Amino acid sequence: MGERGRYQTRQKEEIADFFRARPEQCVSAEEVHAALESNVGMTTVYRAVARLCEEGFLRRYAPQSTGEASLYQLNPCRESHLHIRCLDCGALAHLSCDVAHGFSDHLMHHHGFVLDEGQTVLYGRCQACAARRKTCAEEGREPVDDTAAKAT
Amino acid sequence: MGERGRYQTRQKEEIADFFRARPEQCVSAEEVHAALESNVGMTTVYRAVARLCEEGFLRRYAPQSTGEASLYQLNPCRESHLHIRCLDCGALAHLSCDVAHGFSDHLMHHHGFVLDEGQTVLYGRCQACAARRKTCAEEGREPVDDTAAKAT
DNA sequence: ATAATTGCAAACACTTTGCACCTGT
DNA sequence: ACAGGTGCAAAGTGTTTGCAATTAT
Repeated sequence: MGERGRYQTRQKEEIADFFRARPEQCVSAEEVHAALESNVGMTTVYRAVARLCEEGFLRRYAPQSTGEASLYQLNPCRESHLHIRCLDCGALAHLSCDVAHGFSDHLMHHHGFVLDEGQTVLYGRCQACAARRKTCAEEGREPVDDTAAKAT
Repeated sequence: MGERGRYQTRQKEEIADFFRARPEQCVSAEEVHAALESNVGMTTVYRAVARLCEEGFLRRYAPQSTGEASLYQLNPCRESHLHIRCLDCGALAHLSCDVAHGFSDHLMHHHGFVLDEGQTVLYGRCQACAARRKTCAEEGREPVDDTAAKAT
């Protein structure tokens, strides 16, 4: 990450490498901290991921409920397009289709909002999980919430 | 709110009324607390809104960034709709238009994803902030970040 | 040399919980 | 009477900040 006015340090490199080694995976600051055997302070982890997000190297997923931690993931791709994530299994799909772009245009022209695709993640259920939920509902039981929701 | 096994109290009524008086508006627990002149404890507010959400009377928006509070809104009708939030000023706009619904349908039919509008918040810049950013960029200065983030 | 970075401890903002006391039924 | 509700104070999250010491350039 050779930015001007920025020093390259062991900590930063280790954190960046950690994410590079796990593309697609979402991890919390705490997990990053725990994974780095060489002791890197939590503060540094937080500052590092914050910067890496600004630089577009990482992507951040805000916590869904209170008490949860934000999750960080290697930014899947440089070019900006929307992503949709499955709330059950964590699957991430890329939406670089005309309709998505058209939707973005619509937001700008009819709602006066310039959509920031890099900061936006749509949430929903993928086909498989949606089907599973439906089945569960029909059988009158609660859908299993395997909060294993990591990434793909 | 006549639920079995539940007592009707002044506090609960006042809180429910507060939201009924402001359909469409998103407010934090703190704002509810502050608005009720008769002193209702924060704890009670939190417990009340949590229950009202469970009952489907309110809708809750998880905080987008850390340190921010969850926002609660009267659940207008059962149908949900997308929201887009300004990353600069925090303005929140409701998108219950045909195009948004069409986009949701598209996601389902062409991408196999069932969009959960209640869990999704789009991020971008409102007209004013986008314009301000543009101006700032032209003048070569950094856009002022007035984190005044409230809601609509 | 000097500007950036680190990391501890303390501060923070929001939310939840323990618990003794009140209140609706 | 008693289940349910209230609210204070204290605890608990995850995250940020002050600041002196350290490190990269």
